[in-house]
Amino acid sequence: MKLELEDFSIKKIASSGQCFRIKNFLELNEVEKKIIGGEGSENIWFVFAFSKILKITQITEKIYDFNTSEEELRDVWKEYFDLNNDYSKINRKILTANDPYLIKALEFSYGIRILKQDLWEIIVSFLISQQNNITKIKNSIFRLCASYSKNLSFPSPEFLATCDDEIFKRASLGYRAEYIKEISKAYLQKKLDFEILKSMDYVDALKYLKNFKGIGDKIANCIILFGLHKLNAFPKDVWINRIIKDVYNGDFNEEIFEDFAGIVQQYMFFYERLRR
DNA sequence: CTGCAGGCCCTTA
DNA sequence: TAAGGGCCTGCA
Repeated sequence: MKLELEDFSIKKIASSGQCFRIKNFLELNEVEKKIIGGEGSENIWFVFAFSKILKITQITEKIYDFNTSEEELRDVWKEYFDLNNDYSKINRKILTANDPYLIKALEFSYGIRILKQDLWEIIVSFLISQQNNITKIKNSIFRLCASYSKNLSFPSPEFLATCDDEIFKRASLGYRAEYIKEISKAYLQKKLDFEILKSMDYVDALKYLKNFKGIGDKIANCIILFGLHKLNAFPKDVWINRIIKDVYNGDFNEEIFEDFAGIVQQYMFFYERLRR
């Protein structure tokens, strides 16, 4: 399916840090290559999500080939990439703030979107992300998936609640393994209830999530933004805090951005991380 | 060899 | 409620 896409850059999305399983062909390991098969180049990307593997070829700046059916494109991937949301409109709103740093950040990060990823995968992935770096996070997640299934599906709560500790060791999770095991059990016991969580507003969801061991303010905000797609969430990690301190002299209020604060956060984060 | 990477937990005061 | 030490792991 050939698509002309506005406000969309697979390359930037893949390295934006919100997802750990969109990979460039050149980035694939041996196991992934074996599953995918065939030749590739730097213009080809693979999206591992919902137990599927989507191949995306970038043809020109705006033209992409999604290797999928019309139905799956409509029902799965347009949703996943938030393609029904008008980012041009949001970007125009961001520019009206007339903030020199944000203007640069937007220009640099243009094409990033907030994906609608699987909630369970987001919870586990961001538990892993704490005090960790992207390479290690990706490796850990890959190893968990490889332990779970041949097609690299993301491991279910059932699996993670009951699997041997050896699985966690092989994934180099360190102290985070305990958090993952605990929240998997909580899910099975319905102490973590997705229906309830999804029905909550931002404030209640934040409180709810922070009750689980290993989830603090930052990770809760990541889960709300990337897993619940509440775009007013604004995760503050060391990078964002650095920007607030160095660029805004500690005077920054994300609430003025209301229901697109999370997009602003992504632009700031992406810009700052690649700028250094 | 230390220091640290997209934090969080737990203990103190 | 704020501050600070400890924490798995791998890499610079």
